[in-house]
Amino acid sequence: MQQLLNFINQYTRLEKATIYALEKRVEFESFKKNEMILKQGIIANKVWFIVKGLVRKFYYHEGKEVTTWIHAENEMCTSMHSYFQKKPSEENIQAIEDAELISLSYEKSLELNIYPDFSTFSQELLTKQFACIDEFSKKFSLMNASEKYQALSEIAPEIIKRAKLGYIASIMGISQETLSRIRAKK
Amino acid sequence: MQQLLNFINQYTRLEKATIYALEKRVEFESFKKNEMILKQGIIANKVWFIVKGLVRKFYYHEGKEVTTWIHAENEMCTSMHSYFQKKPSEENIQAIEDAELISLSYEKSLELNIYPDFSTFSQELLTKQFACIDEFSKKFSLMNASEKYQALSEIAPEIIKRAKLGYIASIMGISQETLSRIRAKK
DNA sequence: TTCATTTTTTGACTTAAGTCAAAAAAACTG
DNA sequence: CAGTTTTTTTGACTTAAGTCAAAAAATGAA
Repeated sequence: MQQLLNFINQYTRLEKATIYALEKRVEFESFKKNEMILKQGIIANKVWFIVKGLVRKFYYHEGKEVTTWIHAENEMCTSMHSYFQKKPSEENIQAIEDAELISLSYEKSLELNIYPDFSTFSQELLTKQFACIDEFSKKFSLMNASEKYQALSEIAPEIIKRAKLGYIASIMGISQETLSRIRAKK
Repeated sequence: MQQLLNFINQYTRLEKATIYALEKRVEFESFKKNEMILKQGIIANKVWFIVKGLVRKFYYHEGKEVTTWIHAENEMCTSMHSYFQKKPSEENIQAIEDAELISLSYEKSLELNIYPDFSTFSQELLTKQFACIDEFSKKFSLMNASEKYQALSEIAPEIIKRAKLGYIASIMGISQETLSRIRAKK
């Protein structure tokens, strides 16, 4: 729980009362390696915070898995479009290491919005995530394969260290053979 | 003004009082072809709604212009990261046809947030835009050049019809020679 | 309506990255 | 561990798209 509070503190310092209200509403969940956290077609009604483990987001395109991102400790994760628009998720979320998560449901998050500090946090988190994804995908699309690898190593070293080659290559939008060759050099 | 209200109505039906409050706060702006609406380095303190004209967003990468998107009538446009995070914009916004815009400043938009219907609209617009950009850039990155052209023709026919080749190619992330060849076939 | 500038097209050649296939290495499992 | 399965590496070949350069077409201005 302290980990989650530290995370929120990066955005907004929460009042004692807000922290108490939050603690009453979150849930603790565990998943084994390869277990699914969210399956496509299901509406994501929670946001997960990762206490421990690695969590992969992916979808299917022409029968093949496309990994969009991998989250590690102290990051939040959900299927954004599903969570906010209440539509069935197109993304799957899967634990790729044994994982411990803290979840907060959409309904409980609405309840918490009566606390202005929590509401500020939510808004800031959303716009920040937005800005990151937007910026990242724009930069990424102008890079060649080795530049992407370099950039990803800097932005998300945990992914590079802990996720398997195929997943990393998929995030980068290149074949795993190409990634293997990039690693072989230098 | 009616155009803007119609646009908002797609998200939330506004109360009379809210409409009145909004009308008091917006401004009307005109730009000639090639005039800059927002220059990089400046903090975007407004959101623009396009009544008439074409508006291009671009930034510089290694000395060259990279066009990220082109907006046509009845669309909203700003530099998101600059507007929400109050940071100098990395993007430029330029009229590429004579343009008539309606703008709403950040401050006035905050004032309007006391109207719950307006606040709902803002939130929905933000999450919708987010979802669109995210979805679009993911799909796009898996397509080859002709598929991208096909997709863009469907998503944004106005861009294809009215913007020049180089801008379109830049949005697609391909060279303009390649786009010219795609158009030559079929 | 002519001249200059900008934009688009076309051709020849190059290259980064993909594909397919097989070998090698690593990770599980009973 | 010994054997099986999964993951990664390596090699040979292909291909989509880039680059450079020049010609053609379109646009704009005096």
